[in-house]
Amino acid sequence: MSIPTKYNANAVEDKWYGYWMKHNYFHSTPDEREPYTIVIPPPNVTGVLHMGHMLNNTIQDVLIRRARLQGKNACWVPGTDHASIATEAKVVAKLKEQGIDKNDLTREEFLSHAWDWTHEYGGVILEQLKKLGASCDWERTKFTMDDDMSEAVIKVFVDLYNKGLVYRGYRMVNWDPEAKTTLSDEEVIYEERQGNLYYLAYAIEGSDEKVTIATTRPETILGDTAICINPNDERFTHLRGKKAIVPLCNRVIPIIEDEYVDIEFGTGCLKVTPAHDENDKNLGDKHNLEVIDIFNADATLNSFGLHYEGKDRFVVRKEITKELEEKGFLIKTEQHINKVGTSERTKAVIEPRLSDQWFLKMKDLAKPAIKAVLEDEEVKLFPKRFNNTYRHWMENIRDWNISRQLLWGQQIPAYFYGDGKEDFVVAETIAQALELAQAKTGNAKLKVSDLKQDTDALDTWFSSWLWPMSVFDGIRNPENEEINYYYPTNDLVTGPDILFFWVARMIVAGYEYKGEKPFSNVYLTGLVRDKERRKMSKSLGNSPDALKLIETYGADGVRVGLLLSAAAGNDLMFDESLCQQGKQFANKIWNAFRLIEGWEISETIAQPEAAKITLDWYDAKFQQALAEIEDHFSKYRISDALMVIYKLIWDDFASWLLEVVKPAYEKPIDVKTYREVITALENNLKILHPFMPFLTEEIWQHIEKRTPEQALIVAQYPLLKEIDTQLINDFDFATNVVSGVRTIRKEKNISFKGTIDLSILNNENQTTNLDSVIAKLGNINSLEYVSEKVDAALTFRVKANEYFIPISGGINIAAEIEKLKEELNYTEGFLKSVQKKLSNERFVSNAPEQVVASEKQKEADALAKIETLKTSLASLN
RNA sequence: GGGCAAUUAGCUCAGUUGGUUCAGAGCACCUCGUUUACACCGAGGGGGUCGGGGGUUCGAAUCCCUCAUUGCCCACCA
Repeated sequence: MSIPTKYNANAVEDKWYGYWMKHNYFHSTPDEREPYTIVIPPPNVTGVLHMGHMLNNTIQDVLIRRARLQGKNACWVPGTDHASIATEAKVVAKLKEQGIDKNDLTREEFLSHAWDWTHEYGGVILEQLKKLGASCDWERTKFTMDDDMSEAVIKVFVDLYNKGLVYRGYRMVNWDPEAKTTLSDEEVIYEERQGNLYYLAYAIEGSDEKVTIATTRPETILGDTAICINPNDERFTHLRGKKAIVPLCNRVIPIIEDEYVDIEFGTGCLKVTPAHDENDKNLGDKHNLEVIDIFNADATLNSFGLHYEGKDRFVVRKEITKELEEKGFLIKTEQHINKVGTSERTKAVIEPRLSDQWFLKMKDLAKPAIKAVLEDEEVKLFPKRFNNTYRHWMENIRDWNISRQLLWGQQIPAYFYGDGKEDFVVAETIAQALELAQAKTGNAKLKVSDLKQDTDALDTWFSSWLWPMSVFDGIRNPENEEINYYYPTNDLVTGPDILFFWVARMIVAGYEYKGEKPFSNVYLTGLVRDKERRKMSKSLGNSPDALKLIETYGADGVRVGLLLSAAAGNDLMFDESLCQQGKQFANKIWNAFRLIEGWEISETIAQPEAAKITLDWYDAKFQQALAEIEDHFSKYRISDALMVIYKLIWDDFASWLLEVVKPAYEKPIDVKTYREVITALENNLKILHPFMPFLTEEIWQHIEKRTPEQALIVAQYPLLKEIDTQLINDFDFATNVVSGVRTIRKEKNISFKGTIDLSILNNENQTTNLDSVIAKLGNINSLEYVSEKVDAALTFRVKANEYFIPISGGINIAAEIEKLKEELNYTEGFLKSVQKKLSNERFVSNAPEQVVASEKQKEADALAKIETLKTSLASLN
């Protein structure tokens, strides 16, 4: 036998990936077949493959390969995302290393560096996906900053502006002082942090009196423009209409009254800083307060910060606390836990900041998307419980801040012709903008050089929300053949962390721009954690190197490892030993194939009875498994589907079928059995292929020489037939008998090598057509039916049947009696509980007929068995 | 502070509208086995009062109440 005993994944994976690519199996063009489409959740262009990618791309590949085998026109569109803030941060950092400051560069120069970076590192992650076996249509690879993609984004922005849905507003937004940009609400992560509550005394103008306020942010007192009390708070009625003096800067500020203030909290007295807190801003608007912004863009203090100018807010907090204490303004400090917003990307603490930004009104846009998921179920979320989260978010949706103070992204197509807030026009091109501006101002002399484009870029998600449409050019060219064929797509596989960022917005965009859902099913995978349930992260160093895993266990092994641990929708605890299990499974199949491959075939010998019936039985088991797999897939229980195949191949195929049909040592196998076993193996390969593409293709091509049209990747998936459940039940009985024989052999130390005799007292009227199977697997010399008990034999029972294995040396009667008594005792107890149930009138009258019947059957079985046991005991005594 | 989900064998999880199998799987564990595909193997085996406490029912892992623990999402309380 020339085939190695161990399957060597590394040696074959590149070969088959290259073969598949060469024959263009991944490529799809519209035709008369039913389409099956997945768009990849585009990873960051400069990212590297991590476990989360491995999981969701494996699942996508399983789905796409299965669809391909089922004869659908399978199209998986890959691509990457420009990830403005993350990529820009990386480019800025790299430039800094080279001694270049971003601020010294023009927009064009910076973008040129960013493109260089993108071209250098971009697509690395896509190459890594190939190692995993991802069968994406690489000819369709898209990037969210490709010219056509950007054009679509701009077109949509202009359209939404013209519809009155995009507007520019001076608002309190989330400011990331590190990236120096605003963020949408969704990009802010709130964390609980231990902080302090500082009690500060403010002097009252024209008196010796003081008022104490509580704040968590003492450094912002320099931006205070009022003190607020609750009008119902009797403690402070004497302060009405008076003024307070801000410590250190000695600004005189009014004391205002508003029921917003919580009497119970702190001192019941609130300092108001409209520039640095959203609530304070609301109060400020209501009471016409001055707004004093004391921060620079990087959250250091500006000239309002007095001698703290230029220092970071957190440094100032410490220093100013000390100064306040020294000067007697600090009354006391309490520990206090507060929620701090941090940037999803840079982890910097977010500052509320007032500025001009672009917003998209979401409320009306969200309506069809809410209906589609929650009422019509046009889009189904798996697991379904995410419907609740989706509902909550969509029904309380706020306007989306879509502008970013970044360069890397689509520049907002708004053109200013003057300094006024309204002195701008929005258009797809500068030429159109000029026309609009001339018309708007009535000034025909306005030139292109008079227009200044808004320097902000759009939020990355403002391009990715169009992804399922724009990859088929469905925005620019809404009735083209491709979009009409592939859209709506079928399944979307992604993590729940971007349900709002991306999934919900794609549904919104789909209805707005195509009048139709973007996809039918959304499978939300769990987060990949380590064995100890910790999130995988670079800083913890608990994230395994994806490519190294593939090298060690093979892509198939890793895929199986990931899928086995991925119960639908739950977080998964990744354990490398599961990849080991995957690898061992590959090896098991490989060796099953080696066995079959090594047989010598005889055209002349007849098919043994045992082989014939076991092949029929395997066929039935296969059908049963096929139905279960179907069911699991319909519920996106990929892990369960794989486990069904795992057990089918390992237990039913290898342990039972192959053991039965296996010819005796150095004997040939009959050709009929051989061919049927090959067919069974091929069917196994077909259903396993989506999960383990490389191994299955390798064996498939080893079985016989195939033309490119006959490759496994494009083979025909087995069709469901009727299941012979009777045969499955009968075989099951036979396996119990075989197990009985094996148990006896083991207990009595009878070697498995030597043959034994078996006599059967057939009280069950068990069919005898499986006797050949029992004889083969029990290594039985003579199998005969008897009408009376056999003396001097070891016994066991299956249901009411009694089996005798005569032995020469004499048996330990006491031990046999003991065994029988134990079994009798147990069966009688069981009978008693069944009879108790049956004698309960309410049970018999209330329970369904079928349930009562089965209880009666149990009773009859138990009675028969007790009878057998009793007679046996009697004969031994 | 509000909402959602989970809690079943050592681990990770199934258990569909309460009722065919005195609660299942995979892995792990224990015993035996150099059997002519595979020790990355084979055969056999042990292991759970279904988070605690109530309740409904002839019957509850499954339905209801309550408590506890954990996770996730949302929320402007200084």
